[in-house]
Amino acid sequence: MTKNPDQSPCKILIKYTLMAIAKMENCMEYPFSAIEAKWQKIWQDRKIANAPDGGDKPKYYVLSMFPYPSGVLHIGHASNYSIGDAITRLKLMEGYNAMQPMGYDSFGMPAENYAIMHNSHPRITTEEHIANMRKQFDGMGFLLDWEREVSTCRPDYYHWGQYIFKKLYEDGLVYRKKSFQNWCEECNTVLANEQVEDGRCWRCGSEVEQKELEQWYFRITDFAEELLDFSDVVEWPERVMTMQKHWIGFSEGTRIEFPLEADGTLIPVFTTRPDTIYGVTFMALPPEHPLVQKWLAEEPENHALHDFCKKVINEDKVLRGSAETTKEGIFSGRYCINPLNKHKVQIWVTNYVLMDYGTGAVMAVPAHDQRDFEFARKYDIPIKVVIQNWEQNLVAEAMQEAYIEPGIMANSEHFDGIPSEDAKSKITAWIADNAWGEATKTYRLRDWGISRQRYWGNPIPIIHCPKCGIVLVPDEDLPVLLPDNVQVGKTTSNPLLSVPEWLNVKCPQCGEDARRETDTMDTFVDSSWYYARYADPKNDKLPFDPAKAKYWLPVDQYIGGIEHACMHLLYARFIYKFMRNMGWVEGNEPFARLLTQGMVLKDGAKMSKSKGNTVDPQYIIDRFGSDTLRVYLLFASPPEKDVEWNDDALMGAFRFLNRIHRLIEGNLDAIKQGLAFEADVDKLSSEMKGLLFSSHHCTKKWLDDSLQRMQYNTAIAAIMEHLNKCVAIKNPQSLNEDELAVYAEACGIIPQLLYPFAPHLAEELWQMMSFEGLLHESGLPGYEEKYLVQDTVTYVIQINGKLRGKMEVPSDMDTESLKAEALKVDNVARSLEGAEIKKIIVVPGKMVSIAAKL
RNA sequence: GCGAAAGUGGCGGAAUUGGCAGACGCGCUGGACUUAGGAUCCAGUAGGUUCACUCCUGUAGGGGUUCGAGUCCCCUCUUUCGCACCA
Repeated sequence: MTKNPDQSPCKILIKYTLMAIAKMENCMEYPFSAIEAKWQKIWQDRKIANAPDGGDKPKYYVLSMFPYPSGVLHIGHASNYSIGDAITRLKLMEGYNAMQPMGYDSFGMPAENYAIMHNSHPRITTEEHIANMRKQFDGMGFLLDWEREVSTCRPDYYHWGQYIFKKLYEDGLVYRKKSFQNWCEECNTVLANEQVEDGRCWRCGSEVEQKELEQWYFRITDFAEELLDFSDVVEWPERVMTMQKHWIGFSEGTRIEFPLEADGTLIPVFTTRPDTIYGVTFMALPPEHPLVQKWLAEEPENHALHDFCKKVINEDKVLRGSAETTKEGIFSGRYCINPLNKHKVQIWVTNYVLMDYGTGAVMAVPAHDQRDFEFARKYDIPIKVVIQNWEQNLVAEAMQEAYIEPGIMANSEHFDGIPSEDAKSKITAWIADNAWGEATKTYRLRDWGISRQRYWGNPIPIIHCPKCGIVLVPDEDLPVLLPDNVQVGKTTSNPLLSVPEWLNVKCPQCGEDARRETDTMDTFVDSSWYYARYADPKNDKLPFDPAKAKYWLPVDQYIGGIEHACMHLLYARFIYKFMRNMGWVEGNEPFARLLTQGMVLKDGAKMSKSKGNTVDPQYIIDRFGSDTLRVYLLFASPPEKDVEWNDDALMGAFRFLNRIHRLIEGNLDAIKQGLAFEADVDKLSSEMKGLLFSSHHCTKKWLDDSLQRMQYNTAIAAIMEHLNKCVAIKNPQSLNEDELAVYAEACGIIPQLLYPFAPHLAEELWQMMSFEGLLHESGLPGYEEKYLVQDTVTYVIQINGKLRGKMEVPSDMDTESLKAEALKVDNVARSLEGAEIKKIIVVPGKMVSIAAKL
């Protein structure tokens, strides 16, 4: 074993002692710890984060998606909430009654699993985690209205989730259905379609199976059409709206019923291609189809059919949904009748038809649908061309692939010869006239399965009575409290079944023995209305007072990750529309503006414990201060982009704040003196005129970048530029009164500009310069147009688009003089020797462009 | 496969309406002060060419519109994201 001599304890001790002395001598770091603690206390004492429910000021509701209380703040939180805090402080300065609440998405499997692992109870571990996170939030100095805190696992919150469930139920928007479900064995619960990613569980990543279960559903599909309409959002990223539109997947077509040959039972199908209906050569059903299930029951001896259905349902879990999977099927031995031409149609059970889209049955037209074509070729099912291409040369036997383009109708009785595009509506009308079907709409969106077979969630307020059936728990018995003494851990059944004293109740209607529903709600139910609870978080009569909701809602600025585009954000919009129908809220959308912030990456990947690439924000706060962390995160890139973590760039942010502190503390006398004077602009040197211009120019850019564009990186860059100009004035103590006034103004605006991004230091400097009050009530910094007009302007001169010279001219010079002056510039004149000038274009304030034949 | 977004120095990024490409920061190079340095200050930093002035090239690649294109149009490539048998 070798020893590095530089690592000997003695050397290290000497090294660090020397460094410590050096630090004390040079005072190189501003005292961020003391400053941050000081201002956090003042903000709390003055309650500036606590927004009243009303008043003269217009309201502004800033909301960042609430976190799962993991117990520690990670960089992602710091980044996300720094954006929200910057917006909140900007809006306060702007004069709004700005409100920024915070809470915890505290139900759910991670909490349950964590408790199991630590041999504790989720209620205990969750509350511990919340206390710890609260401390860390305060350590960041965020202006959070803690009087509005909510935590979804507390009875005073989930009470109202149960209440909302009941109202949904009474409104016919809740139902129970037995069906095949996405089942995660690892999590021991079902998953909504949105929660399955590439056939895997969105949380734990294990393979999702299909399991037949009876489940509770919310009828989100009733709102499908309305959810496609985004006309009432003020500003959402196009990307999110597109993702939701695709997810909802609107499709217009025709519903047609094919009677079974045997007994006339009608099989409804949905098609977007009614023009191909005369080309139907078989019917394709999935094994889950009720008719198929019925035939299976009727024919226990039909082993081929049984085996096939079993195989498709059980074995093809992941692959079945994928387009690459080979199409397979088995002839059912039955036929149905095409109602239009009365032809007999074979019925096949296949693996490529989805039970839960459309009607769960497909009229197969192999000539004009690629999937049907492949299937027909494989099983020698006839192919019949009913739409001819423009060359009229399609022959079924010679086709290599389906012809899916429009064309001319053929083999379609009295529709022959017309363009297929026109035939769509004509055939649909013909179908409707004969009562075989009708025009209809279908959505890809499925109803929202909200049942979870887990303990740590909101109990569904339902009692199952042998006599009365499904009975809602009466309002006065709400909330159905989640019992504490539950056997958690790997159970094969629902954990709540293990608590008999909770499970067994009397039926509220007939008083007989009955049992509680043991499923709990998907945690997305909890988060689909929390933004409204913040408006009235302590209400014990209602989810919230509609009057308060009307004051605060919609959320003016919502901030969160893109990963919630098709889950949380869709569910929240759905529940909001329901609450609107109930008269609890106004308007159609819960979130007026949405900002999807990027992730903080390290080594190109999302930070995670398992990858071991995390950065602990607490360490950064302790060592450099939360102001540094905020400035770093906001400066690194525009808020919606991912940021790659960079230690060196963090130091840059720290240096920036130190430079500011040094500038103001070191020149405090000059600044204070200067604040008493007013500058006579005409007497200023060009250097000081430049500084005056910088103050106003920077403020203008800052206002535009931070308020209009929400580009905090460039707003901070503007402050840096201005700081460089201030620092360049080397001897402020020797300035005259006019110059001192300009200098003091230049330094004096910095705290306000800094406030949204580094609020602690900003307050400290503001106070240091003896300005009154706190910065959130200082108003927005202003600028004056007259100082943005400079005496001279630099014009660029181009010849045929190439830069050939520059000239400094009075800013009021007229166009003709500009042209003349430009031609006199040395390099321009030289370049134009012997050339023929064709045109001179003047762009006012910027450039003279000469088009010439050289 | 379909759909969307993006591609700019060594790096993060800027250029808001077609008008000086590379602001600002990081890193790097040189210098000052130094026992030391995650300190401070000064100078430089797209590539090529030149002693220098100049000039040439340059925003994934190719074409186009324009006095002028990172920005607008067409084609190609790459990356990221979303959807993926949706009848």
